[in-house]
Amino acid sequence: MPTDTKTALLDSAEQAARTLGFDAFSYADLASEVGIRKASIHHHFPSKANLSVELMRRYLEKFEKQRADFKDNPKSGGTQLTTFIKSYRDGMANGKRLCLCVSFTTSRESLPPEVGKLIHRFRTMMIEWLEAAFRDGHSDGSIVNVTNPAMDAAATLSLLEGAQLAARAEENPELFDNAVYLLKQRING
Amino acid sequence: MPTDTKTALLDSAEQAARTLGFDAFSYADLASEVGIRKASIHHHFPSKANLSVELMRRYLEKFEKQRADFKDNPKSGGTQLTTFIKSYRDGMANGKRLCLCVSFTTSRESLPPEVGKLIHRFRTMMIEWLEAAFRDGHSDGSIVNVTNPAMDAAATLSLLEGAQLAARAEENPELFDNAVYLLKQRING
DNA sequence: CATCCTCTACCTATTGGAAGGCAGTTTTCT
DNA sequence: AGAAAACTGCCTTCCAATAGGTAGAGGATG
Repeated sequence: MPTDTKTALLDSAEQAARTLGFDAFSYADLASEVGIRKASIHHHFPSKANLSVELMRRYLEKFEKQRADFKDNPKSGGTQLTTFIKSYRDGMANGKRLCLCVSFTTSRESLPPEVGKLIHRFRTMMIEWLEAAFRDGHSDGSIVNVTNPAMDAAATLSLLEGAQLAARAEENPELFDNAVYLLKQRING
Repeated sequence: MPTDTKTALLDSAEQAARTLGFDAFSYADLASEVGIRKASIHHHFPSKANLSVELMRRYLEKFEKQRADFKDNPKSGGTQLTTFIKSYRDGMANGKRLCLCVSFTTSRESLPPEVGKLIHRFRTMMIEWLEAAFRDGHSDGSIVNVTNPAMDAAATLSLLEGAQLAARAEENPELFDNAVYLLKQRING
């Protein structure tokens, strides 16, 4: 059995939103890529606003699951941070894509308020995750120079999102690596 | 004499691009805000692609001028960095706007290649500026913990752009301040 | 006069979306 | 079991609104 149509639509829409931006793809684009007629999309997603919500919800839940796995299977703070950085590095696909949260943040005004709430949940969770990593890294010695885990978490999330932007700006993934170089230096091992 | 129409159009378009995104405003929006007919805009900017180029060029030149002023009137590294941070903090207008460069980066695929080149010049200049600030700050003692000015510059540009995104994501300027808190701590005085 | 600026009028393509039909599958009722 | 009803997933057709853009006329001003 092939991928069901709804999932194929979500995949295609997520890809489009992260590479072109939410305002730059249309139902017609999705239709031609998935291989169904434009109007049929409305069966799965009554409106584009609705699609944006389901897109963000699925994205959030994917990361919430990863977060839960990490809680079940504890690692050192440094390992947590390394994994986190790698997740953003992989997510940008060599400078072609952005985190959906970043893309939706710039298109904020075109999206329904519910997306804003999901973005808030996403960011809150990521900050909490990072703060825990810095706290753990401080106590287990796997991250150096930690004086304020909460502020380190805020800075790191912004740094990673900005690093994706830098790489995308010139389609050069090395710029991501440059931006996170000093952060990685703080991790032992 | 009131503002000339072309400047009014650029101002309005820049505002729209930075708050809504390039794909989310139309010539009709600009026309109604500036008070002329939609078709009249084409006299000043034959196409929207053309408008995007002139927008980015003007933006770049504004910062190039500021950069030149700083070179003429040298300050300590810490003061340079403080001014730089404040420029991004002011530029986001309490979380409503983004740097034009950030906004255009997410809409990259909708823009002509010339904008990409201007973005490259913009980023190159900003990185060079920051690198000089960190180098100066290291030698005059106004910035602590400097080991690699080039990497500090790359990290700082990403951090500032990401901090604008964070603030915009939840329309809360405090999130910008959190993200840059530890960076500011490194500045003496 | 010529240049600049704005206008009206119009154009084509595309946008997201509504309405309703129609096979195939389930569920429900007798 | 077999008919009837309901649901799924996709279709075709249609639509009003809007997108960016063109052509050409007319009124200023130097």
